[in-house]
Amino acid sequence: MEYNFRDIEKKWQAHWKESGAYKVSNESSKPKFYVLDMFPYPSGAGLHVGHPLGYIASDIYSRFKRLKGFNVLHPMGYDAFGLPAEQYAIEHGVHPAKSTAQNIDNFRGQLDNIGFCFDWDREVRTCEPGYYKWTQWIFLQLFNSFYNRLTQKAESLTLLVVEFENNGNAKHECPGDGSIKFTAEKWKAFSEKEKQDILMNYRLAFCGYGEVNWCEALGTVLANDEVVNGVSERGGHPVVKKKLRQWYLRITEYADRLLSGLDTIEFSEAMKEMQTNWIGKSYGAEIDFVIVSRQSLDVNAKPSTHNSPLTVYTTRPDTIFGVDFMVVAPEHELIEKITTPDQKQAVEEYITYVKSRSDRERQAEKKISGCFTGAYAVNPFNQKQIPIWISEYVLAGYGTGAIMGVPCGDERDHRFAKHFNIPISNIIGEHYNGVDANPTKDAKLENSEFLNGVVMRDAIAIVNEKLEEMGIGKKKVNYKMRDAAFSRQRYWGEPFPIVWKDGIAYPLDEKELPLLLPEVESYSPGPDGEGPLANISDWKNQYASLLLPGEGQDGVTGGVLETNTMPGYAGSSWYFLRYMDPHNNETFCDRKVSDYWNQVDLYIGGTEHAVGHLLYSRMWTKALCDLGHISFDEPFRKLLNQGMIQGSSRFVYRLKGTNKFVSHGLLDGAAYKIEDTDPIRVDVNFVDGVELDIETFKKWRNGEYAAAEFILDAGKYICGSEVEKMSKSKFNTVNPDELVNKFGADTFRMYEMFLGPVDQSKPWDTKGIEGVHRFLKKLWRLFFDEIKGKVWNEEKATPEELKVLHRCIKKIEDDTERYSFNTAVSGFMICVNELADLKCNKREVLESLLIMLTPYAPHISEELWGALGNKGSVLDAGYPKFEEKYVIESSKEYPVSINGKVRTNITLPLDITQAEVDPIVIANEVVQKWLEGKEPKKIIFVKGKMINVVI
RNA sequence: GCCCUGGUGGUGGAAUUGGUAGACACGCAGGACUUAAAAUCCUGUUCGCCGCAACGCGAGUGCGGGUUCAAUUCCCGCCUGGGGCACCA
Repeated sequence: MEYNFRDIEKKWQAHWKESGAYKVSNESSKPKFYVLDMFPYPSGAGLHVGHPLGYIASDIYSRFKRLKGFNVLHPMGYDAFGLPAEQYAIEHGVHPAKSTAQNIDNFRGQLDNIGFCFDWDREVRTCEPGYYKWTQWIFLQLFNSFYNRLTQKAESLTLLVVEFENNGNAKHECPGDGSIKFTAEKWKAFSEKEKQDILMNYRLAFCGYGEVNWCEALGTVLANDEVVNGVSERGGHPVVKKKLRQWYLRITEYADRLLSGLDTIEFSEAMKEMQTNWIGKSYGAEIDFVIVSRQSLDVNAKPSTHNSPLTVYTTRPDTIFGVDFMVVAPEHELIEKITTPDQKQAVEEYITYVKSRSDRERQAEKKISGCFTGAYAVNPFNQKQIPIWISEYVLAGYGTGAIMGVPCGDERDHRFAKHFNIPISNIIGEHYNGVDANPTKDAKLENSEFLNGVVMRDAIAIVNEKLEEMGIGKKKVNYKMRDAAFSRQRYWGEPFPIVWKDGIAYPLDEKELPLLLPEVESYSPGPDGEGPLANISDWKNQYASLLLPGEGQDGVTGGVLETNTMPGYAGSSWYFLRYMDPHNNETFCDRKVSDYWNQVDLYIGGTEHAVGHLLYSRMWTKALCDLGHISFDEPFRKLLNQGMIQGSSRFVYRLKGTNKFVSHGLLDGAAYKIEDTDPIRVDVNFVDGVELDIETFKKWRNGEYAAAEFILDAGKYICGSEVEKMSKSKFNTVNPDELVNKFGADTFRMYEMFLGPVDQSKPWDTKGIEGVHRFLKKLWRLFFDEIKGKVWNEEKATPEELKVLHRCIKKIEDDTERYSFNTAVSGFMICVNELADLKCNKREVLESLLIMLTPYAPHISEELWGALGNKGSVLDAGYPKFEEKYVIESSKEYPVSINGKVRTNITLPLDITQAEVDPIVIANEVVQKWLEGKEPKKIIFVKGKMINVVI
């Protein structure tokens, strides 16, 4: 009887499906445990071997917890709205709903092959009306709420309106525009439109204006991904930034709670650091500078003083006397007013240049660029005139969009000053060497008038106080994080349940949800940068006769639907809640059910979501909690980041202008140079290691290379290789289906784990999979012999065998618990190797081994479990209990080092003391040899570890 | 540019992070079984030196310094691969 994995896996997968083995109930006497994967976007390319890495890890952990007696929720679904499906539709005319459904079917088939224990009855798809109804509903909750800074939580907007009617907004500073101030009387006097405009500045989901990548030729807004080197990926048309009306989520109001919440959850320190840096809380000051500039071409004309000051944000007000220039963002609204006539043209040209550049390009640019406006800011303390420049490295979205340049203390400012020959003032004496800026806070200030001699750190408060006295500055907490853009001018996303009438956004009534996405004829954009929905007048006017709520009126009609759609992260911000109660039509998730399942106990996914999805879903959870819909305000108790499986691409090298391919090893410059060749990627699936299968290559791509000639190295063609992202276009993807078919799901699962630590990125290499497959065959032979058949027996286990078993129990349990799945697989191998060496085929030992193996290789475990005569499923067999008594040793072989280098070993009893050790060590022959008759300076004895003799 | 992260034999990795560097696999080499192959089993395998071998010696965890009885692990400075940077998901 041999290990026939194909039949075994098919049989048990069908059986588990039929018996509902993975169905999870919302009611159980067992403790709950919620294991979640980041759900996939169902792309047309299907799964490659990188996708299942996290799913296998979570599957193992779920099964492990189940064996340990938990009621485990382990669901799966699809993040199904998004740009790629829409692009596919534009190119092929296939409706996104259709291509998405096909892709999902394909994914599902691939996932099923691997034998996951998902409860598929709970599947969610974010693009289905039954799901996005509740995405829209949650949007309305955010729309109808504001963040009460006094109570530090989201509250209903109706409470705010009552407050305005009684007290105006004195207690509630307007987060959208701090300059909005009004009394109760004024509030009551406002028109409906004025009131609504003010309320929009408070809403957690609000409408405003923001910059997008605008492609005039395509008449559409482009995602960053669709812009390559400043032009559109499709067609290569120019792309500029343009302001459009956009929806936003006021995530900045949650900045502090998103920071403090990190203390309550188990994310890696790196992840917490990334989120902290993204939020970017800083303490500084805003300082107003008077601006003077000459508004005439006549060089002798008197400069005029401007009404509006230049407001800069700085974290270092202490360096105020070191300011040698100001830099404002090219988008800054003052530029137009302050630029002098002689600088006008240069400034305009520079702004045009910047318009074509993305924020990223602007920050990454090594070349320093900028333009002088001709205007000056006046230092309030010594009246020094400071030139005002514009430069792309200052972004409009952060702080006030203007900074003060202190070259001696800031590296970027320093480079800027050097580049434009701006004289550098030194305010830190010997701490500045004239070559590099020094960002210290510990130097004593010089050339700083009333601050001379004061340590910079202490000067900050002094300057702030003075500025406040003078009424030209105030302390300010700033965040790098901006409010989250929440609308897309696209088709394939959730429609907003919002009706516009006379510039007022009216929310649809809940009973109108879901607001269905209509069928469209074409996916091309609507007019003026609107999305495709703007072209469907029937759809957008469907509520034209609906009575909209109007203050003190009978209501208004004639509203037009919002034609933007929501972004991809809308549906993924709350999906973990829907899994709990996926079929509920009354609410997004029954409160009793969410109280039971509560937080996700283990969330597994890649770091690429560090600052997107993981911040948004944290915010949504906090808002839902504040509004009383759920009882917890952090969604994920523990996050495990899986590493990325990279592709290892293979290259062949064709001599330029020929059809000759040179083996990689020969490109050392002796006969051939790599520069004389065109490197061409070849499909990794016909390269064995680095050796090319020439015959297959010749047949590849319909015989494109059929006539190729090869210059071989020792009879072989050796390919070059490079590690990069796994992608179809790079011919480096490996499909799990083929591996599962060849080796079985159990082998595949264990091999993915064996590859290395789950949280580490690594290139895929199929080569080692044989070793894991051999291991499973070896395990099988502990039960069945090809010739003899059954070999397992009922004999009693020896102490030695029990030692092997219990060492394994401890190892597997510890390793699984700490997500060290690769070492656990090695632990299984060691155990099976040892049992084989001991010729142990005893049921008593093997049975426990099978239970431990179940999370990793469920099919073979279930099969052998049955073969041992067990009635029930191994899925619910109790986890074996580790017993210390079987593994206790009485002595240990200590390594003995001389000056830190191991020279010999001595076996000593475990309970020995240092005093007893010393003479034994000194008496040792090898130690004697190294001592050469001298006394050791010191003998270090670390109990249970090692001995070191210092000579 | 900014933020995060990794670098250990021919290869993936181990050492649960101050305490025997290279577990477990892959690959490779040699051998057993076989008419043969597959499968399986056994032996060896960090590098260098001496040697028939055992033993022994030296070097060694990206590079250069440092702390320590002891450093893959801690500190400082470099080099380099990967991920993210706000409309891919």
